Amino acid sequence: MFSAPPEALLKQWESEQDRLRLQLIQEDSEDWQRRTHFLGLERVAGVDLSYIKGDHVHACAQLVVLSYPELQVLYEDSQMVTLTAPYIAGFLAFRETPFLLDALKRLEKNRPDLVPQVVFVDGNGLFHYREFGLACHLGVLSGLPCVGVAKNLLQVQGVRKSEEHQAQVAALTKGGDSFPLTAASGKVLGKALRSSDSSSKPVYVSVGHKISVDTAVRLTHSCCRYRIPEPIRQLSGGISVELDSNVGVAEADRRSREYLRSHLPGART
DNA sequence: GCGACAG
DNA sequence: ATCTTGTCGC
Repeated sequence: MFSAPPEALLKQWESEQDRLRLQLIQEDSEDWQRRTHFLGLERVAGVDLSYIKGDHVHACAQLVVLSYPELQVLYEDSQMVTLTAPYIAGFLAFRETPFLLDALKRLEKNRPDLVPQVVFVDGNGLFHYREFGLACHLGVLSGLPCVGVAKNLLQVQGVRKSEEHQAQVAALTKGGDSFPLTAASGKVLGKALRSSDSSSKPVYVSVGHKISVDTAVRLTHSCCRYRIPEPIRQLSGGISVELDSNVGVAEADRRSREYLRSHLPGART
């Protein structure tokens, strides 16, 4: 298990997000993004970490690359990993990014011809407490265009599940319909998208990196056969790996302490 | 006590 | 995230 991170570490994480945000590109930067039918787009990827029921120590980092627009699987990678950070709302990237980057590096090394032109991330991008969610974090560190797709509405920066919001959701009548998620500041942090005709519950799309909100929404819709975009849905299979429960608590505890120590010079654990 | 809480 | 079966509707 992980103990609650010291306040100092959260502050450090916040400044890390502030620092990386300076490199964020919230506009379309690729030619295919501006073309009709995204002509020139041939490979889209999805990444995710799936967790195991009673195991708070291990997870499976997955990466899948699909052809576009066919959405056929071209590449799959699953790797069991040992977690180093706990889940803290607003800091998901510090838990998942290292392993997702590793997966992208393996792809680059083994199949450079299959490196994706855009990556769908299971989580938010700009739609975040400090406008720098997992999709932004992975985007900046990888340099790849990224789109954040969350299954649940995060109530941040004035965005609420109000009557008004419920009404807007009800007004999404067909696949592709969307409405903006606007912060108190007036900035559009993302959009709620009805991803297919047959799913009434929207998904929440936001800019990760090197793509505009509108393009992210159009692209997401074009990758949806069901509610969840295929690149992410393809990862759902989960893991069929059984682990010895003996690798255990002691080792996990050691690792987490080591992690906190290395990130907090001088701190006692 | 109650509601929030990406994964 | 994950634990889990059935059930209602097209």
